[in-house]
Amino acid sequence: MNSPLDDLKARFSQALVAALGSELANADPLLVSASNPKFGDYQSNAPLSLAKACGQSPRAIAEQILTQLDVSDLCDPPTIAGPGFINFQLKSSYLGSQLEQMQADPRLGIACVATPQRVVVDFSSPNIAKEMHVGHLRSTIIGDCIARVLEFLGHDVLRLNHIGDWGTQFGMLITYLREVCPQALTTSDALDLGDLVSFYKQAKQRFDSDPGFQEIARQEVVRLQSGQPDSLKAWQLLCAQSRREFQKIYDLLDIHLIERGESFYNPLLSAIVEDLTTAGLLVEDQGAKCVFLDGYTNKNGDPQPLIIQKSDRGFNYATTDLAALRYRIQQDHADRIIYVTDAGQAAHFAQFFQVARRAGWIPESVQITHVPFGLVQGDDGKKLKTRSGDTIRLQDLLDQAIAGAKADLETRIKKEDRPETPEFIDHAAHVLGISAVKYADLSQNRTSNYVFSYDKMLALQGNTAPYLIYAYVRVQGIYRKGQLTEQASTTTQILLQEETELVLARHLLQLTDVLNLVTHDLLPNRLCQYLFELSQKFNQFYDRCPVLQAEPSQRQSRLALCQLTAHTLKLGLSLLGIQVLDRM
RNA sequence: GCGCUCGUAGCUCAGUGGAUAGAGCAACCGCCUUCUAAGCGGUCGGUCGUUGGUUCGAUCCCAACCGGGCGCGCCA
Repeated sequence: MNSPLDDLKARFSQALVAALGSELANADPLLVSASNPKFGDYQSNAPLSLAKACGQSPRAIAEQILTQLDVSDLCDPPTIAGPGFINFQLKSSYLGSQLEQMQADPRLGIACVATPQRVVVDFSSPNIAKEMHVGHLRSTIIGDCIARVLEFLGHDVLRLNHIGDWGTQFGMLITYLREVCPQALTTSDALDLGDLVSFYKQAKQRFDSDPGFQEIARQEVVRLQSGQPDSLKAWQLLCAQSRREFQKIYDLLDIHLIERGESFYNPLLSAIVEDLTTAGLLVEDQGAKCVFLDGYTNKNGDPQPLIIQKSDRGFNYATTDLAALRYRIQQDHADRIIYVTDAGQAAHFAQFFQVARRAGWIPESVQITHVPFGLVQGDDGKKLKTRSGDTIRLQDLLDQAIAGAKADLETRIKKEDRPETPEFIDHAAHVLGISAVKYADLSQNRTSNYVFSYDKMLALQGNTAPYLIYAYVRVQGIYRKGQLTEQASTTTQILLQEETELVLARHLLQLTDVLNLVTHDLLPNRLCQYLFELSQKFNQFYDRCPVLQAEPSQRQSRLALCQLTAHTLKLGLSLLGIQVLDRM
């Protein structure tokens, strides 16, 4: 099903060619939502931009386009306004019939893409022996949202958790644990993750200050990489321990992804060195094997290398990332690869992308994208820490959000003297708390830094998840009150009379445009904005238009609008990874 | 020093090469005998960091500068 914008664009492009010639077949109709409701629903800016090339005034061009443009089934006669805008006002009969089509479709009229792609979304990626913190929150929920949208549109998505399960940190951790807690290296669950994290910190401190320890830790890395059984066993135990803890968070957040950590690519690293050597890109410098980068200089102004193999023969994450990139193209047959990490890694991605390109590993047909997101900051504008200077655990953050939602809910229930079961309260608090956290994050522009505040996250008014869920709850309330069940895919004739009905109807028909935008820009906040506006428009409709008390034909039509709104909210929120509630 | 990024209402942030730049929060004023008022309506609030340039038209593109954040050889 086409959105009104799709329909208009198609007609407009035809008219453009008919009026001004076939060389404009690919010209952008510049059709956008009207800048002001008084101008109608959509406007074309094309006449203004074509004026110079055509040697005519914008208004003259607009007139010629209009003589060729037949949109009488879609909108009122278009008008030329101002310097040469063409304004379009959709007909309510057209809006009604579009909504009727939407009602009959479980996908709400949103088509799958014609050519599905194999898409790798690389996100979350915590590190073994460290706890997940707020930094992982953004990657996890933004990545999940992007994956959900792509999946819904019919793409074949591989959600990969590129966890940090390999590298020098294991040398120092195992070495340290041999000293202070050897049973952790031979027995399952000898430690909990919290202990493991503090041991990790102590090991790091020791590593940084004790050269002897450093040397033993390096040897331990070699033992591990060469597959010594006791080292391998210890490594596996540490990974299993961490994995269980990560899974608790993923369960809480309703996130599903496939673990394929850095260690997976270990056997492929030496081939990277060989192939870069063959390609003539690898240069030995100060004992390390490097590729010198185009367009990057270090602090001294000298060309900057990307280190592929360290002077101690060890590999860096750049090497792993190159191996992973090749694997995803050659073995996973990815058409598009999306990396969701903090913006601080932008240079790293640009750099290893450059090396991969120069090595000829990225076919023209494959699109690789770093999707950066801003820092999580405290009130002071610095990277978020606890009062004592530690990182905030993601588990604690989520628990606190749920507790906050529960407190709000209980206050309200008490005030309204409602009888509610503990099960109801716990479930609603869970959904509201987790949703609030996710929505607060997703509704920000991804690239901006993100000021973290419990108050803000848990606020239950304004542009928040609870506001959107409440709009959904209101529809369910109407159904309960009217003792109605949802009409399963039946088509009701939709009559749009009140202004709030028309406004709601126009908005409902724009979801497909928004989703197309999101797959292109990978900016979840655009979907949030759409859903927030939908909730506002629904609430205005709800305020102005009685549903259950309306005349029969109007009542059916309004019920259908309610149902379409609820379905759109539920679908849209599900693409954000957010659940709905029937009551709250 | 170099690079990336951000700078929009008191606060938090959307937004776009096009007509008069938008929300939310906060403040103030209204609206519950009527589908959950976690709502709706209204008022107040702006030299879109500064200065130039490109353009018929710039908050948006380009340059310089100012300010915040982040990054820059063997961590990831």
